[in-house]
Amino acid sequence: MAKPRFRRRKEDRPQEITAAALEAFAEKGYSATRVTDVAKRAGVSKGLLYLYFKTKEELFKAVVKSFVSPRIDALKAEIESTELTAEGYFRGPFLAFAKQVPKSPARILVRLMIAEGAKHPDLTDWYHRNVVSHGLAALRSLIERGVRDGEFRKSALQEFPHMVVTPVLFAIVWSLVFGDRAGLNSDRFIEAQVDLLLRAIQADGTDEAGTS
Amino acid sequence: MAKPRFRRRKEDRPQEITAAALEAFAEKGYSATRVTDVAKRAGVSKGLLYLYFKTKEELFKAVVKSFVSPRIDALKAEIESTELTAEGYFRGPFLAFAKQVPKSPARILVRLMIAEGAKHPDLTDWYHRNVVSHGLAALRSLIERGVRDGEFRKSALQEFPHMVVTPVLFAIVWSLVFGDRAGLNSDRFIEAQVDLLLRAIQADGTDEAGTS
DNA sequence: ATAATTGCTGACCCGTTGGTCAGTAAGGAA
DNA sequence: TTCCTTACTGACCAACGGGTCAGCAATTAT
Repeated sequence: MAKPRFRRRKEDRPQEITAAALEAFAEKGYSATRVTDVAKRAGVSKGLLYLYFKTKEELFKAVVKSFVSPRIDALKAEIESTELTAEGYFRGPFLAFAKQVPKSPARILVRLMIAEGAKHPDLTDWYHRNVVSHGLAALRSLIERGVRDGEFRKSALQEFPHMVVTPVLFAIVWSLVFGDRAGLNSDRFIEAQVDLLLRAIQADGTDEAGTS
Repeated sequence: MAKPRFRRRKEDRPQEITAAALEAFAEKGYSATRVTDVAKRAGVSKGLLYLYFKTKEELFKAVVKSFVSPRIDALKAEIESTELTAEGYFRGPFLAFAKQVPKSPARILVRLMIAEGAKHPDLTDWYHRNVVSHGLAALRSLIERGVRDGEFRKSALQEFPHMVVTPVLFAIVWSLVFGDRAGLNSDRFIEAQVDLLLRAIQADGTDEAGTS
């Protein structure tokens, strides 16, 4: 009664494989990871992998798609339904979310997108349409609400909500490149920049901010 | 009288090769670039390349080093010798410099560092010591001067001069990933963020900004 | 001219890797 | 128990790419 050499689990395989691939890509980057390696991590033969994904490139795309969509949708829904003031939301839930991104697996995707994205235009298109633009739109609507409610004055932040995300990207890149050899306290850093930006657009002054 | 098959130009070769390598790496990334390809671009045989650089990895390091050092030293010297007020320098020369970075070859280095940096700790160490920390120190001293002169109030910017560079990195990454398919006006974006940050720390208010 | 030096070439080597496929065995049906 | 379907395996292949090296030819010394 030898234990079976494998189990048939059609349902779970794709997820197992993309998860393994995410790990592998994260460690070595796309070109440098071997398909065999991904298969090994997933506890599966190379042949099976090619049964579910036609090429290595397909696998890459599947990895990106499967790990991104859920997160952004959650944030978007939350912003639209919150009872907090705009500033309250920025200083509370948004900051909490933003601080945690550089420590999450999401940072790995950033590296992959930067390193390999240019070679996969259809993938980055999808990414922009389904992730980035949704996220930015949510932030923008939050800022607009703040302006309507008299919390914020008019400012360039309405056109460039990106600014509020900018320190998150910076923290991710910093840790990708320098690891923890050159410590940057990403929590305090992100908080500090968001704080300064909010101060700059607070409606207690008189003139408009940054609409030059 | 056939023209000679090649010319002996020991002096120029290394530069020619690193230049060609920069191009190639920029287009394909490190792993995906073939040494043969670099040699071909440089108008040189593969064998010669290996005469000047022991391995592909050595070549990579040489590329990074040769293209970075000059730039940062120039900026540093300029900041230390300028006659402008701190704010004047930020809004003038600094902004001009910052705007032009995302369009320059420097952006390519950013991609290389993000994509491959983690695999070359000695290289990123060198990069941090000789480039990043110099740049940040220069910015910090400029901000401190602004505080001493009463232009700026005390703020988190003293601890995190990074914030002022953040939109530059963002613009670079954006263009690397999305090209010009999702247009971000990097000039206006960078200017807007620097403007908001400067407003936030202007000394016309009463309390300290962002030292929470 | 001739020889000595050395920058340079490119064919070759061999380990690696994306991708294939004939065969094996798990699990369900009858 | 037997048969059938199909999830799964892993040996194999052809191409590729980093790295080598024996020899060639541009330049310099004599």
